Amino acid sequence: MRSGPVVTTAQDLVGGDRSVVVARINGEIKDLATPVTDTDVVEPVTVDSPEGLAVLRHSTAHVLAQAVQEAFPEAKLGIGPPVKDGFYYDFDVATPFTPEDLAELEKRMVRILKSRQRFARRVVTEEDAVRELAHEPYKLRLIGSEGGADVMEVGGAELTIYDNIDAKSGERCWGDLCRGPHVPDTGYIPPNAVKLMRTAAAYWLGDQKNEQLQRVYGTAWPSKEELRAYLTFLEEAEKRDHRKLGAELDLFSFPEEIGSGLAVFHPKGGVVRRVMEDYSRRRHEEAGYEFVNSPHITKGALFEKSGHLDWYAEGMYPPMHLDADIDESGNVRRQGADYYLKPMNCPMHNLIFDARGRSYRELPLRLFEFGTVYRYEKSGVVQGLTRARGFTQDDAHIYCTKEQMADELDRLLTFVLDLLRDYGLSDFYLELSTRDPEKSVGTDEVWEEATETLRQAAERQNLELVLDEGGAAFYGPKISVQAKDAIGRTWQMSTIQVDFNLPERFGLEYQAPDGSRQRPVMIHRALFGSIERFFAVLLEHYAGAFPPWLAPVQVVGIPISDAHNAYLHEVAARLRQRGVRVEVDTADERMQKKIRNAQRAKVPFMLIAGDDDVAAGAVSFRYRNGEQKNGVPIDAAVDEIVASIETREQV
RNA sequence: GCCCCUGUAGCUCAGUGGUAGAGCAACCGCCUUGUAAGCGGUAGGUCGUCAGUUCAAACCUGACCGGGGGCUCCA
Repeated sequence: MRSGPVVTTAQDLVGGDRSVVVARINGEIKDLATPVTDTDVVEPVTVDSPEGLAVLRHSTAHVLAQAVQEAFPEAKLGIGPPVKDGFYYDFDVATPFTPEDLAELEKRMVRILKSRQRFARRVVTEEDAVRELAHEPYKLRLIGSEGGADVMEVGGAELTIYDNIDAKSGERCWGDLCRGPHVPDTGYIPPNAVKLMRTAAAYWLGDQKNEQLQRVYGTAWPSKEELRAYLTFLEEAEKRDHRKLGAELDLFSFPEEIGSGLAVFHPKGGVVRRVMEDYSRRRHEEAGYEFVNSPHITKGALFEKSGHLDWYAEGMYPPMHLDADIDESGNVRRQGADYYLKPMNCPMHNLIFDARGRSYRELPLRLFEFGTVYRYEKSGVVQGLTRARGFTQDDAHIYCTKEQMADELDRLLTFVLDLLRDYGLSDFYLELSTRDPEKSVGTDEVWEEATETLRQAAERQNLELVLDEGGAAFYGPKISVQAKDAIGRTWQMSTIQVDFNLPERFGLEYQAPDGSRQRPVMIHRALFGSIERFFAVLLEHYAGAFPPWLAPVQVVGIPISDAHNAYLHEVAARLRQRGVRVEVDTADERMQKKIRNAQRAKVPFMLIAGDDDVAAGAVSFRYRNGEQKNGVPIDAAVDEIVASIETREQV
């Protein structure tokens, strides 16, 4: 950090190194060409920093737009901000871009990058901007402040246009309404670290009522190596895709005959799921939960009472109308009723709470259910197990007194995190969603208290806490647990949500020690969110190689020749007695092939037996990682496998 | 719901208007084997569905049904 002399630019002060792409001047990110005075505080911002990288990508988006307008002069510009891992730019074009177009655009971009065009900032008046951008209808709408001040192109008090100036001729090649800042020239963007990824449609300013534009997604990095690392990461993510692994490992499928977003679990997936559920059940029992069951379908009146039909109807399957009785002349003899598939379990649980009078002595009352719910997701958003139309929540509703709330939330959060850790996730952060004053029920005081209680519970976990200001649902604040998986992606897992609305709507009450009737506090919580989704997350986290306790097949016995089949069947019987899921591969194949098959099925333990092992009363291990351990006595082998399962270790 | 892409054997994929192909998997044999594919054979598809164009459609057109990528929303 330095202070500079008069009549100089940020570039002069801190721009010596080409990794410096912009400067932070008195705390604000500005172009390096910005003049500074000796009272300004000027700091370099390098391309390695999040801000610097965003600038690099934003500038790359401009280069894309320039290339598009070269190739398609009729294309109208939308907006082009940096986003996670890259950037996009939206265009209004008569025909959508093809993959060939992308290849062509990339070539043009490289040419622009290599020509080292200077990004030159120019302040314009609104009238000038309107005149200059007469042929860019969307930009005009931005100037007219449609979309608000947070749009990338316009900001602050003044309008600016960035001109791209050719390094040699000094002529203006292109320009775009933009608040900047930008890298000094296109030479700062390594041509071999830029790639156009895909095209997609997007509504102008994200609003379905607006025009649909063609979006081009691209990525840009400080170096070729970083681009390559990113592409490798994408490949890795693709290999782990649960839809692909689900088919390969024969875990589940989505039969077209059943319908979009509705999965069936095959025997192998069924085992994993059962083990996940069994363990969760046990832990819930130990933690004082009581198990309930409720039907999948209910009369509409229940969802009128809960309010779901008011604010959630379009997320629900349409009703079926039952029990109406109409005579020949069309007179209604009996009024029918609409039945809905349930999109949530909470109304049912409230009915259980309300089934009889409740005492303060029963609280906290923790009702738990693996409740299968159905949501009519729009056809464009259904995606594998992570976004299905039918799924099973590990859903609990906790009814407690206001006084118990703090303690309960604290325990709950600890319980949730401990359980997630048992499934092998270890890297978490928490997100606290607070009140949106525009749409919420309940008094300021209860919101304040509940939010503060949640915050304290969160802070006690010593995890990073991110604030999601105004992100809560209308009925109460919430904490969500975000988990990072093995390749660093974050998934929203558990949510803990305080609800001020439903106890009111259902008129829930308990009788207090003084004989008065009080309204309980209600806490919704799902730990896995949905079992199917959690299944998918674990599948991707482990890349299909589940730890032994979850693996569908834990051990495969592989005979050297079929003379050893009987011996391995005996070993398998011993394992099975200890509860191990074991198979013996007696197919008419060579053992090398059986090893390959077991390896591809990601079985944790292979037990191989030939003459030597039989003679010694032993087996030989081949582990999933390819290591081997020969001549292990049967008892020791069984103990080792059982111990590995019981400790829930990964191997 | 909207836009683009896509649908050929259980899986991965060839096949651009003239009688449907490969590898793996499956099934049947042969081989009897020490840590990721032994050899041979057999069977398997109304080319997502329905309509249309054509002498002729897996191939061209349309609608519908799946799937993928986005927009929006969420677990």
